[in-house]
Amino acid sequence: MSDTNVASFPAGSEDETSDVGGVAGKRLKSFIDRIERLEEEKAALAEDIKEVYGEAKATGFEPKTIRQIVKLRKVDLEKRREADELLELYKAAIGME
Amino acid sequence: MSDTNVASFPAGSEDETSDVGGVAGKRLKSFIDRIERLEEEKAALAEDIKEVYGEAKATGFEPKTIRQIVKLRKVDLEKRREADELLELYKAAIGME
Amino acid sequence: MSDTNVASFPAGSEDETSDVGGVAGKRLKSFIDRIERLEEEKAALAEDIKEVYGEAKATGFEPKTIRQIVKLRKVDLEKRREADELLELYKAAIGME
Amino acid sequence: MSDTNVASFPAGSEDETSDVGGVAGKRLKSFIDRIERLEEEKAALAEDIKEVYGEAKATGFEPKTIRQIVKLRKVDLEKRREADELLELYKAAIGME
DNA sequence: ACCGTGGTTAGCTTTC
DNA sequence: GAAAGCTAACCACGGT
Repeated sequence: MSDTNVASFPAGSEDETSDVGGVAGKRLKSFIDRIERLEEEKAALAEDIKEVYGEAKATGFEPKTIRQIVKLRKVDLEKRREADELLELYKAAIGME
Repeated sequence: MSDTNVASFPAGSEDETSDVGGVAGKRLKSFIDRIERLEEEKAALAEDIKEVYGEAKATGFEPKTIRQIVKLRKVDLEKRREADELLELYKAAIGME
Repeated sequence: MSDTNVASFPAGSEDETSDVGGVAGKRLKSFIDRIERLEEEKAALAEDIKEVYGEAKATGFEPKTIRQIVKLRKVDLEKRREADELLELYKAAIGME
Repeated sequence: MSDTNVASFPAGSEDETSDVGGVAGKRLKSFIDRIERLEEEKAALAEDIKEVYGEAKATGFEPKTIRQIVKLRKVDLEKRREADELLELYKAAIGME
């Protein structure tokens, strides 16, 4: 492997953040690792979702319709949340809690 | 005058895109003019909206509350729209329409 | 307790605020109406702008490029305006005008 | 009922689809449930990621910078994967493996 | 006066 | 290849 290390700036071998950024470098690497791990999981879920749509389609359900339903239900949820927030605002306005 | 004219390409008088990009240049300029005109109007409206919030506040209404109401009503509208779209989808599915 | 339902979201029919929030409710409704009206117009303009970009693209101009130009010209405009303001300041300082 | 509750089935109790769509309705609901569940998890991960960026920022690292690094490493990863795939292709072409 | 937050916009990906 | 949905950067507002 030659040129694929573009972004691991230490330029040297792996795990070599210490000589460049010292402790800070290690913390940074830790953050990046955590983020990459989480994004991997997130991508896997996106993949799963796609598969479910695929299954549904194979069973005869239009993905488009399902998406619309999911979307509508989401808007529903959101509406409820917004209404709650408004209520809190009103309560605050009249001094309740 | 140093670098303030970075983007005013014609550099000289108006309508001087012809010698550089020819007809294409003129069309491009036309597009840009239209966009700039529209964005101006849009900015003016944003300003107006801000003023209304200001007035409301001066009258004793919390901008925050008003924003929340406006938002909630918007979600409401959206919900209705999504429901309509779903209905269309259903109708199409059963061959109506 | 007098105005807890101030906003009783018009979801239903018109003029629903009168019996609940009284005059205050009417004023609030008026503010909301004005805001919604303005936001509608603003959204319409945003739509128009999008369309212009679409046209431009269909004609062979990259939207991305046009956006950059528009942005450049905007900061340019601002620079010029600020320079003018500065000039006015100077003139005022030395008693001109 | 003037409102647009066409699709908010679950609003009430479970299993409400049976009398309408029969078995098909149940399968549809199952698909929707699975999708919503997965999307929830996905949203939770997005939240987690945001938090990590927040932590990083609190530690003095610019989120923007970290994002750039993460992006760079991602395309890097892709490059490596594609190179591997190409290698496999070559090996297959010459009869290895 | 600054920070944090929420809204807006642009660029990318995916879908049709 | 056009259109839409998703995501990330930007900006402006409100709060402290």
